[in-house]
Amino acid sequence: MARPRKFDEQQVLRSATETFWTSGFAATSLDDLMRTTGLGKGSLYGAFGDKQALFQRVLDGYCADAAAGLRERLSGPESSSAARIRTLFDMMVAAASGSSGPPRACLLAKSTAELAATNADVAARAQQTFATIADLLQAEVESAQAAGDIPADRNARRTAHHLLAVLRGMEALTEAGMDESVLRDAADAALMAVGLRPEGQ
Amino acid sequence: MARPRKFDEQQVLRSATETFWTSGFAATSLDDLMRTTGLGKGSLYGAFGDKQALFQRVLDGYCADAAAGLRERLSGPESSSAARIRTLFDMMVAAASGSSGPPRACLLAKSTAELAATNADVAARAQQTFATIADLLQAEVESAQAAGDIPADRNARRTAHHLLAVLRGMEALTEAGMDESVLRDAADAALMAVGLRPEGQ
DNA sequence: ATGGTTCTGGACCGCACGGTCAACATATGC
DNA sequence: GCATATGTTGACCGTGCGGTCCAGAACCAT
Repeated sequence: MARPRKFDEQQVLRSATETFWTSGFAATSLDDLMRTTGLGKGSLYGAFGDKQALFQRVLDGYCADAAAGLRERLSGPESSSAARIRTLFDMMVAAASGSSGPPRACLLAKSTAELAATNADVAARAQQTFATIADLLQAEVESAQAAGDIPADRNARRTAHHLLAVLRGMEALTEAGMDESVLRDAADAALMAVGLRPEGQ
Repeated sequence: MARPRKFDEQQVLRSATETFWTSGFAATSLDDLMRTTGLGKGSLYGAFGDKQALFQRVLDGYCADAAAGLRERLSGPESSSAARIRTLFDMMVAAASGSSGPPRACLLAKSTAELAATNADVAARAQQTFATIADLLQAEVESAQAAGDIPADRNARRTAHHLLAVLRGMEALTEAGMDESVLRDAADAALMAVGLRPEGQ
């Protein structure tokens, strides 16, 4: 009944994510988005609305993916909860010195810093995502406690919030390009402090 | 021998700090800066150079002040090291729900998120500031260990990096407007995990 | 008072911004 | 194959951007 779209919406969103992720919201121009997505202004506006709306779509998608990825990683069937928690922190450390040049921090962290104070939608998405992460961590802590890898007398919720803070802090330190050893220390100390039994299960 | 300046440089820098702090670098226009500082473009450029240079001045000043404030607070003569560490975390929690509306996060955190990946000067300043904070924390941890408030077998440096990560993480959660209880949990769990003896000394 | 020197204010510049729109292309339903 | 409906393209718009510049103001030394 009408002309169909020539582009794949998911593909375009992925490109836009990349662009916003690299430059931030304010520093990304419509021309940048046109260049990276390959779409004209008209198509961009017709499909997603203005820059702000497109960004929100991008951020929502990123948060959904991030939460899903974490859920998959943490709630996965393989290995023990303790090992999965440890692996999560290891990955965070590895991200600090991954590949080359200045490491690119989490889009959510950058967006929250840039926009949460002035944009209620961004703030709400950030809160919801952090809350989800906290829930996942709490479940994993409880699982580790059941397995005897974390002392049973610890408050699981409080511990989860502690781990969440350390993770977000590591992210912030990564943004600044801090030495990997600092991240390593923070991760090791956090896991030890939580009472996680050292090494192989 | 020549016309003196009509404005107080420190006062202008304070105004500019306020403006960049509220809006971020990219979202602050020269007109904004002219409005908040009261200076004309000519004066602004004559005294500080372009927007980028002014921002660097502002950030450097902010970091110096922050480090000095922390040094004063942490190395102060009053009370015990343990109490001073605890107070530091309490203040971080209090900042989350201070006054009204969305809390304004640390300028360094916002700047790092926005610019560190693309601006080496900002990244360097962030690294240096975080390293300074880590040093201060380490000294305080050692002092607390000497006083018997933190177990002597803990690695002071690793513990300091852990506390640094928690502090920066709390900052990130504050940016998002997370509930104070989350911050409270993170702070309590961190201090407990560090082995800091509970409450009054 | 005068000359030398710096500071100030704002007019001005070229540019790129976010956003709109109308002419045209391309699909479907009949 | 024509009517209809949507997608696409890029020219176009007004605005505000960061930055320059210069005419005049203000001060000091003499």
